[in-house]
Amino acid sequence: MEPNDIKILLVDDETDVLDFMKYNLEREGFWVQTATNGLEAIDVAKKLQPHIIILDLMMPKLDGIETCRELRNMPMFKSTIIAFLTARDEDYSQIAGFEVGADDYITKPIKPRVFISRIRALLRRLENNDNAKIIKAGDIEVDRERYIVIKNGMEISLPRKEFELLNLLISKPGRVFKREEILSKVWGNDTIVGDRTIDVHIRKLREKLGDENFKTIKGIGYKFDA
Amino acid sequence: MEPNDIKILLVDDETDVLDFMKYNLEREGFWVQTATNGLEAIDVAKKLQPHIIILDLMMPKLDGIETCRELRNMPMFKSTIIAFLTARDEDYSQIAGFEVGADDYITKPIKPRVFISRIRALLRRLENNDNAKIIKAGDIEVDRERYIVIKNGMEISLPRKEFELLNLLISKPGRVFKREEILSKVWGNDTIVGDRTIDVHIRKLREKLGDENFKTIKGIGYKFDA
DNA sequence: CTAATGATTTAACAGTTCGGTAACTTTGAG
DNA sequence: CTCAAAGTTACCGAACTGTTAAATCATTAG
Repeated sequence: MEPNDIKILLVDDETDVLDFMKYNLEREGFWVQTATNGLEAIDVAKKLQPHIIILDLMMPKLDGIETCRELRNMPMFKSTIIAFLTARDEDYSQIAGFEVGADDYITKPIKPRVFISRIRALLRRLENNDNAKIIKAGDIEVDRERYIVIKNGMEISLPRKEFELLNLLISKPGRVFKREEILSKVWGNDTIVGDRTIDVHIRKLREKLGDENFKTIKGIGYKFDA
Repeated sequence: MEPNDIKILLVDDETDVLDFMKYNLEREGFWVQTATNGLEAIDVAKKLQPHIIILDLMMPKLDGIETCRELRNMPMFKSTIIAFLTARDEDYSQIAGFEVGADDYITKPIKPRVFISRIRALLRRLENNDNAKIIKAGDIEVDRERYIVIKNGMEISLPRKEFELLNLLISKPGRVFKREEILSKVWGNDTIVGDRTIDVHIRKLREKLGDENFKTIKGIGYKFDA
């Protein structure tokens, strides 16, 4: 999962802390939203469906512990990663923090590098969860984790190169991939193969998954269309 | 799991810190062993098979990071909880810490109540992992605690490596495990074994538990399917 | 400590599938 | 209409996996 796809919700009543964190996370390519109290946080969270929520402990309206408890009560946030921000000397609050379902807590003040590193550690935990890597387009479904393709409910297993080629094309339906690009992404930059190799593989995909989905752009390359 | 059943290994070169932690943990009923450097820690860990290992970062012989890395390389400690002890101002080390597979870090100095609470939080994580002591998939049941497999009500006992391989594959039915991944998770990152080793073990599993459950994805790896 | 037993790995070979090419045909953009 | 680009097909060598037996390693009972 690329930083680009990751949504993070920061919640703190001190806007300078928010700005500091936001700046650092955005520089890494994360998509960041903020809220300044618990109630607002819950609102935003429902809309944004963030992957990670960072909650300050001390906040007006609804404190971090309570906010966390509320979030955890919604099935929607059952597996969202929630971490607490805490000042160094209020560490007794950690006790309640873990009990309420927090995944981690982060001590303020924190250096940017450490902060980012912590976020990445949390992210790794998220990725370990079963975020099934399944792509659907039209009546075709590609399951990268199981290495199978499903068409009309039928399981089709493809050889490696065919699977990788399909996987590339279907990753952006409608977008045209230049022959050159296909070669470098599926075959690798260094391998040298003949002119007809791609064609042959495309043909096999057409054979197995239906002609209509694979369109040729003569002189350029191929695209997958639903 | 009662405190009484929990084995904790504390590793620090300052004996007064060790004593402090040991005293507090034992008062709660944990079974505590100590070591004063990384090498000793690995030795003791192998014998004790602790549930939790607390490593100081700064140590003679082998520092915390390295010790952790070594431990994580042994399949035996794959799911052991490892936490780092760190002084407040050396927090840059957290970066390496998480990357090397640490589950948490604890800042020194720490109050007894907070310390115990952290340990309990870690423990909760352990119980969650271990809770799935019995995994069922299709007509096969794996009892991780007793090292036993049940198929159609029949108890089948597998040798260790076969069991671990099955255990890995069945932990996510349907998901494909790359050969590389299988090697690192069952055999450990450093061990070097021949090409056919995995195949042979797969064959034995097929022999004992039925061909149909173990599918080969050529060029990639294997998966368990119910 | 030793032998015996069983587990694990290696080695060698067989079998299969995959991937790539060659040679030829067809297509479609200009 | 032309002809470079793409489609098609059959085929062969390479890459992988399966299978077996034998060698090595580890563990345990005696």
